[in-house]
Amino acid sequence: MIGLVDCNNFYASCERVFRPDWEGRPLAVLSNNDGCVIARSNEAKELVEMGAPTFKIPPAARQQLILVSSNYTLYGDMSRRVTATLREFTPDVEIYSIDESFLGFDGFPLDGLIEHCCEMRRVVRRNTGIPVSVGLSTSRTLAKLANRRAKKDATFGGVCLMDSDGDETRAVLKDLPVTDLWGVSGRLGQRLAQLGIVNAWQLREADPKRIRARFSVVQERLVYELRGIDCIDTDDYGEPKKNIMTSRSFGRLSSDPHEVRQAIRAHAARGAEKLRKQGSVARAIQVHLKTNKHREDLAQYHPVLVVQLPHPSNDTRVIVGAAQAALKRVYLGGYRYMKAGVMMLDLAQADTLQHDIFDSPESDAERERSAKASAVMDELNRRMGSGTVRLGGTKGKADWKLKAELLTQRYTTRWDELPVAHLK
DNA sequence: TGGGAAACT
DNA sequence: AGTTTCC
Repeated sequence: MIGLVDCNNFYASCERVFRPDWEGRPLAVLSNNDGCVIARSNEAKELVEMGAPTFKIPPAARQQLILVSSNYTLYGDMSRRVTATLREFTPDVEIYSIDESFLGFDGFPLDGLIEHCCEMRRVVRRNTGIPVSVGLSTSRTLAKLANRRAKKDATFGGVCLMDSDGDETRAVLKDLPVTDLWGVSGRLGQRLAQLGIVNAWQLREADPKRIRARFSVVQERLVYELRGIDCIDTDDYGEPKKNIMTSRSFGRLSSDPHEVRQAIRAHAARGAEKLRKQGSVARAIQVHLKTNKHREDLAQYHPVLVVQLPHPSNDTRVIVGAAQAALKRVYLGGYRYMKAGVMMLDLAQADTLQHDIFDSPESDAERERSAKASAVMDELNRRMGSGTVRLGGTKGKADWKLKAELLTQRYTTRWDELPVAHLK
């Protein structure tokens, strides 16, 4: 059996753990830059759409809503706590996202499994304050559907087991539009509809070979998954990323070349850090800038430039230098930039990399020096807080930083931001 | 008017 | 390189 544990309204729930006075009230969490709504408590769902731009929230709704900036330090730590509790209930925990984990229950007797998961749910709630729902079935896709039923229908008590066969499963699948399935959205849904496949049951009964021929191996797997056959390959969980992007909107529009350069240098430095963390080197990087496409009154410019690095590298100085050089080639004055980003491309594992056979001994020495310098920097930043050691021209607290005007405390990771209880 | 990653086309 | 999909 496979379980899918999904935290209910995760970000909103994290915010409420330390603000019991927000219990039962409509609460929405805003994106980076306070730009749009990215999470809602149940009470907020009738007041505001997911993804709604903050400035478009009607005043009437806004008055009732508690709005907060996203507090990723808090959510990341709460997520870690939830996962730690899940591990007490099965050793096989596969983190799928910040608020979802797949659990393997191989070897667990089917008999007490639901009760086991109910207990898990209670303990997660007790340990972390976060409510979760559990879906159980024999494939990830069905576990996900079971989870959704557990969420929707309170009579399940938060845990729903869906058989891979039987009348009930059949009824559920018949009732489910294909576009509600994991991995099927608008476009694919339209193409499936052309074959007369509009609900999940029809897809389950389709000929996998035919589906593979018309679509791809991913959709073929989906057919098997709907039949309860586990066939999503999870070997690539925990594998190093194949590319790494760091990008961010400016808090406002910027036409200051120094500011743009600072941002690009900081993103590049962050990218190099991420490379080292997963033991990769990049063979190329990409730099991009964007103006605000919503502002039709302003001139638009969206340059993208890929540059090959002379040697694969994860050295902050090399990456930052290359990014800045790339920026220099595409930057044009006179535009008001909205966003800047740097991507690490064509990644390879640092330790298995075939060194350039024309490399001289000096460059070997240089490579070692560079690795040492980076390691010291990473260690200092890990121990003393990120941003303690930076390359010049990558200001940490810069003007181009995000807007987050409604930030809550980092209750669980900062001594000076601990929650305080007032006793009467 | 989010940010990040992957796979497909 | 752009699009689609996920969270």
